[in-house]
Amino acid sequence: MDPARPKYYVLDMFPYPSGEGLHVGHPKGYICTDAIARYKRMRGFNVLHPMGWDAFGLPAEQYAVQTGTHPGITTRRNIETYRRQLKQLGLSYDWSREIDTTDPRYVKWTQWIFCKLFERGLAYQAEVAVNWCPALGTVLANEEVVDGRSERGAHPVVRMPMKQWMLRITEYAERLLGDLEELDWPEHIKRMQVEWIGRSEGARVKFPVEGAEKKAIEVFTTRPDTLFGATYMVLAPEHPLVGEIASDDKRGEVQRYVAKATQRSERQRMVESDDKTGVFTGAFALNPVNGERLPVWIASYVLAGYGSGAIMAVPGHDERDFAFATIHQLPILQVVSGGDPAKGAHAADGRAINSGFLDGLESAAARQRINDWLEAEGHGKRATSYKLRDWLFSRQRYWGEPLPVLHLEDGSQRLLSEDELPLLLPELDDWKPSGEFETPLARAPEWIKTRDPQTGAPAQRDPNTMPQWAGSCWYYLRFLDPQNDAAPFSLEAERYWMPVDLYVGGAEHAVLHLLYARFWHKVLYDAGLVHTVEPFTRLRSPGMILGHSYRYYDDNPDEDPAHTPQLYSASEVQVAGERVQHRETGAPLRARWVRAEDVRRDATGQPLHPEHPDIVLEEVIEKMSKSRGNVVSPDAMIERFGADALRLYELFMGPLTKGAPWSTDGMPGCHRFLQRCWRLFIEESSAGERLRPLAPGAGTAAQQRLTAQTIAGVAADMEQIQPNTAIAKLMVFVRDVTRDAPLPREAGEAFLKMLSLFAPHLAEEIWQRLGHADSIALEPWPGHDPALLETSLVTLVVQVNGRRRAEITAPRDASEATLRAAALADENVARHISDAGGGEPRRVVVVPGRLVNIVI
RNA sequence: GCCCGGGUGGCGAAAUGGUAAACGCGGGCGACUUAAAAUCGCCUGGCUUCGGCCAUGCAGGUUCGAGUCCUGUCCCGGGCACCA
Repeated sequence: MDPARPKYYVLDMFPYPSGEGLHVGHPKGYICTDAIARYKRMRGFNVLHPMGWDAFGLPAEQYAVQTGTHPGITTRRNIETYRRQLKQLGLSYDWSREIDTTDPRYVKWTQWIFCKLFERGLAYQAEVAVNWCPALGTVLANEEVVDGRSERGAHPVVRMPMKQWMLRITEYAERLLGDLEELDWPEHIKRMQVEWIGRSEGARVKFPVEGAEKKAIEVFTTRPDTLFGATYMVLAPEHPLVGEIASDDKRGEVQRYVAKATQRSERQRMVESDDKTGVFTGAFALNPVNGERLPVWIASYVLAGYGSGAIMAVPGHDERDFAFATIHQLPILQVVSGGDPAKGAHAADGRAINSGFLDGLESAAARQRINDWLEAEGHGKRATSYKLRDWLFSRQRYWGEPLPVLHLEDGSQRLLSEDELPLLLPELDDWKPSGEFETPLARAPEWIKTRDPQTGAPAQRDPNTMPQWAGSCWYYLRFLDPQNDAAPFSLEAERYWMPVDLYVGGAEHAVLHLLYARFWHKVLYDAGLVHTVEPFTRLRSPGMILGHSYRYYDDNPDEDPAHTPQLYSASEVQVAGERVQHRETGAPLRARWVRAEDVRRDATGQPLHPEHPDIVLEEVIEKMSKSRGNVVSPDAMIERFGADALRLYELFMGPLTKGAPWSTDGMPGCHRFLQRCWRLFIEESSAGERLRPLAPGAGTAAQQRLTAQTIAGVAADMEQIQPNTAIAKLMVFVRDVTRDAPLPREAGEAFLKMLSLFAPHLAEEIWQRLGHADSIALEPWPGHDPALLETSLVTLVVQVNGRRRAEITAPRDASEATLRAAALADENVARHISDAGGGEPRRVVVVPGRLVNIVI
């Protein structure tokens, strides 16, 4: 901390250290933030630039199940590899702040923050329908389920009721939504959060059940103006009233439907979602606006978890209700003008019709009017609803933070106090889930069964652990003060360093880490522990670097060792949905990959299988992964070209945010550039190396101007996070600076400082040889005289009718009349004027320093 | 289906509404060399009757002037997808 200097906090999303190590795609963001960090240091900022490890997680646990290696050992090993790889790249992290989420000194404070959430009523246990993933043996949060499958590994997920820990993120929905606006984040990530939170305004309306008037079905609707158009009601199969209201003759049918619907996996329900199945319960509800009897159905198209799990169906003005009404022959009423009931639902606004006292009102006005009426009559009230659900926070896993609670015999819970933290995992030698829904921790009874040390009463520990996201929810705060054992971080450090000025990391965390961390941050804000409402001011996502992989197929999808597989090229394969089969026989096939370095090429460059040259491989550009054999390792690049060349190339490839396939062919270009930089300062001959004598002072006018232009250009590019064009400017400098005179010292040293952002090793080496004792990294950014950026003579383009016809050179401050005369005097211009009909120009557009356009 | 991004040389890419293709890769020619490598220099969108013409996915529009702004359309990538 240094209160005298402005701070700059530039942070990378810390990685989960997987067993595969880094590939060339990973460091792109790290290299970019490193260049920014170096730039900001030179500009006088006190820069915080740390790195650490998101080290709890499933892969290490799965590896433990397979091999019997303790996940802690795997994790430590993987961290070693990652740290070694990152250090090779010359990233200027403050390694004294390195943190690891599995470190007991870190776990303590993760658990402590959980206690804060609990104390504020934001952590609770509830029996809810959860996403159970049998293959992973754990429940998952909504954010971790994609298309009915687990986000990690794509395993099927089923819905079932279970008692779980939940975090009340929904209480923060409004603030999580509203505070997004101020953030300098990519628009698409903000939008993903907006849509995930899914705010909608409307009303809650109560419909009494006929014959049981004390019971009412409450619905949420965004279109209370269409109340007169409701023709039936629908409850979700899981709705609590389903069992109570079904008439005797319908009960059996209803129970069968509910049983069928609730047993379906999420995925099945989604696949069947268009079917619009449902059954009539035999019960009726009464429409509060006109007393109409509305049949009550149950149908799986109504979701239990949203609103109240029940709807009023307005088939005239809602497409889903229209589809259902059509199939089940329910009446369709038109209550908003502008549609055609024969064609489908008219969902847009219009003018209310057939709606009693609302008739004639525009939809927006009708909504106000009916809401007033509902509130006055006590039938309902205005309400806001969110798609966002509470965050399911427990996992049936071993390798995570234990929940810091004791379950007492009376059913209550006691939080562990600060001096009882951290609560560490028990040692196990088998990490498999022990029973159908049991957690690995349940197999350590001596750990589970304990006594409350405060009262001596028997107590049980919680057998669940926290999800992997817990540690990453607050790590950016621990970096501020990582050695603190008295608090998660000091308030002074927080006040000085926060917020994060630039955060760089993958867009795949848009509704996971980035939402969860914002939520915790706001809770900490409410608890007075942090002073900003948002943690990450500016966010950028690096584009993914892809690999070239080479694919063929075989007919042994289940990997039967007894079967000798037949191989096929892509041209013989048919893909139908998720099935892959032989085009002629229909035999099931499975895709296989040849490692990129093993691929053979024929004379035309076509890729072939190394052992079966008759099999033509299909080249696919996709994410780098070990299983696809398309991983390019930074280690190999560094060995061949050096770390500086790799750094330079990763940034030079294109804009940070743009993804592109990796091509090693571009590496030599960057390597050559660095050699040119070296030879700019060092003369190599058979006699050895020697420093070229630098001309004293600032050099010729052209050299001064080039230097100033480069300094100004590189600085502007770095502010915009455009290192690719900054590097191009450095290349131009090296090409041109010794055109008319030897390299002057001022220009050379300014150049080295700029180069050191991207190629720190080389720049440092030359810097030392120039006789400097201190590191170039500590130097201030080179200055330049803005007057040098302006040249006295400028070249302008002359256009005739918008087409380029000539160039003229004129003094920078030449008058419009002078420029016009010079342009008209040009031979080629004159010819085109006469070709265009001649005579006096209708108009002459002069853009100072740019062009003269003569319009005929 | 809906909502976002993005389509520019052989390739990665540049370009405040003002000379399209900077910079790099690849390719060509030349210099140096006995030769090669390395290095250095020049050339490198297409067509051309050498005047130019055509070129930023496609078709229009606005403008003195459009890769850039507007409308429509096609393709690629991503997100969402019964949220009442």
